[in-house]
Amino acid sequence: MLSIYNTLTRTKEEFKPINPPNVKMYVCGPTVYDYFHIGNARSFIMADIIRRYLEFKGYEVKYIMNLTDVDDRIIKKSISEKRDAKLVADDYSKAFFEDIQKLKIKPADVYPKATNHIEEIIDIIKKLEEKGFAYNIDGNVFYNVNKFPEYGKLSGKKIDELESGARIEINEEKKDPLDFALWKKAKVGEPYWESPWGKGRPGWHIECSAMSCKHLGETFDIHAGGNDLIFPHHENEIAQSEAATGKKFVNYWVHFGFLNINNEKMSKSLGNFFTARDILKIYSAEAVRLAFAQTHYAGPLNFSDELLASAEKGLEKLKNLAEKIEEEIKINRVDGIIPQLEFEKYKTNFEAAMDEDFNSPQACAVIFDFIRDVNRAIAENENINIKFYLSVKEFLRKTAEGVLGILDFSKASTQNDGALENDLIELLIKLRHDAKLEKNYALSDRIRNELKNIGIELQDSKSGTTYKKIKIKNVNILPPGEE
RNA sequence: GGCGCUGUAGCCAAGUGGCUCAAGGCGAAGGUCUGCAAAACCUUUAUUCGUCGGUUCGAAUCCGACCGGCGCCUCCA
Repeated sequence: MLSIYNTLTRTKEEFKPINPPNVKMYVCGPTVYDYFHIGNARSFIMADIIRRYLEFKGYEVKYIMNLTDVDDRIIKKSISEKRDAKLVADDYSKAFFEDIQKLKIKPADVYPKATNHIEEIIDIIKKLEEKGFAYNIDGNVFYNVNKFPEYGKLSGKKIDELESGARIEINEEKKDPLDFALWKKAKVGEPYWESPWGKGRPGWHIECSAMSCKHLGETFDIHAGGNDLIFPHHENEIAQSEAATGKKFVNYWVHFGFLNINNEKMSKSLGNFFTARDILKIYSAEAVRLAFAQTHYAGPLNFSDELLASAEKGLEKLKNLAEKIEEEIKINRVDGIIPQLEFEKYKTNFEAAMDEDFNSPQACAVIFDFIRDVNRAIAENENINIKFYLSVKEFLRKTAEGVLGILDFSKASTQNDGALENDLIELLIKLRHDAKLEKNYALSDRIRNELKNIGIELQDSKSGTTYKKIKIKNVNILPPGEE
């Protein structure tokens, strides 16, 4: 039984989809005004793991991630870069797709863009206006929060307390300082669309109401996003959608904890800002994913070189085993023994962990336990039947590869990519072998060391010598932490 | 001020009443294997869970107080 912590109720609840086995899930995507940063990456990756796990459980997931492609920040960027806002959005949209692919994030079923849904947005605003939830002041349309009695139910805020806070910007035009824009009147030079209220563009929150409704319906199962979106963004989405449809908007709200650098929020002004793109120049996507999966999605995560380096090391174990499995499957030994391993137990434990509000750290622990036990069986037995390796592969395919995305079996076989390179390395291995027979260890060690220097690591075993590619670098991206 | 998250070994991090008087990863120490390595395996590495009280047969886990870190309350994931 899967349970999920629901921000709306502040409790862990049993997950009951509206229409099983279908699950409808919406995740707030990027505003495409820049490369996304490693904090965004955490949200995207954890949402991806949740989606993959739902699929592992047999659900048919319809997964939607929006792109906000019209917004103040995009306009600002277009002014500073002196080019059309649409070009800015297109460029960074393209970069977004490149980056999520590198991060091994499964594509959404649809990536709706705000600018392709202007009609739907206008329709909702019209409906809100008709129902008395919205008012137009000179081409700016605002949502009147006082008309929605449940306003604040997601974030636990109360309208009067918010109003007493000093941090709310007072806009003379609004009836209430908390009212937010549904439609913004276009200023000179800004992108605009025609609407019943004149030329303008949608407010930020309304696009998610419009696009989720179009692609998932008026009520859907899961809505996820970063912690900071709880208020005001998701609160406002609820107010808009539920006022317009009269129905419950979302059953389960999932929010991701923040990623900090040196225990501080990442921000450009603090100079501790890293794009996912930059991180991926140094660390593998799998290491990033493992590092994130080893912390529960809802808690804070302190990002550091040490964290990623340690994940990269942990990943080695997994990759080494995967390579071993692929070799053995090629050898295809149909006799030999089949070590007894309780595969069902690991699967049960993995599922039990993930069922408990997507406890991926626990799930990782199950996988590492599994790796250790498999390696032990391999160390204790010779001549193992291929059936054993096939079972091991099956488990890792479903869990490490399928759910966590920290393994790629299609890359686990290094021996056969590039025939020439392979042949040359095999030749050197033979020469080294001959040197060893002559006890010319100076030469054999030199061959091994020099190969290692160019990124090829040799490993001797009873059955012969194998090699694998290793990374040579050791670069720090983060400034050293203060002591 | 309001709402929320958080304090577990050298570092990261699960566990939220008894099977766990504490998973897993990294690091460290010793060992097996090896010509030496590497990989892999084995052993060791928190009598203790921010502090102090309380509830209970029993608490890291519940309650209270205190100390500390962080976030949101501003179109930041």
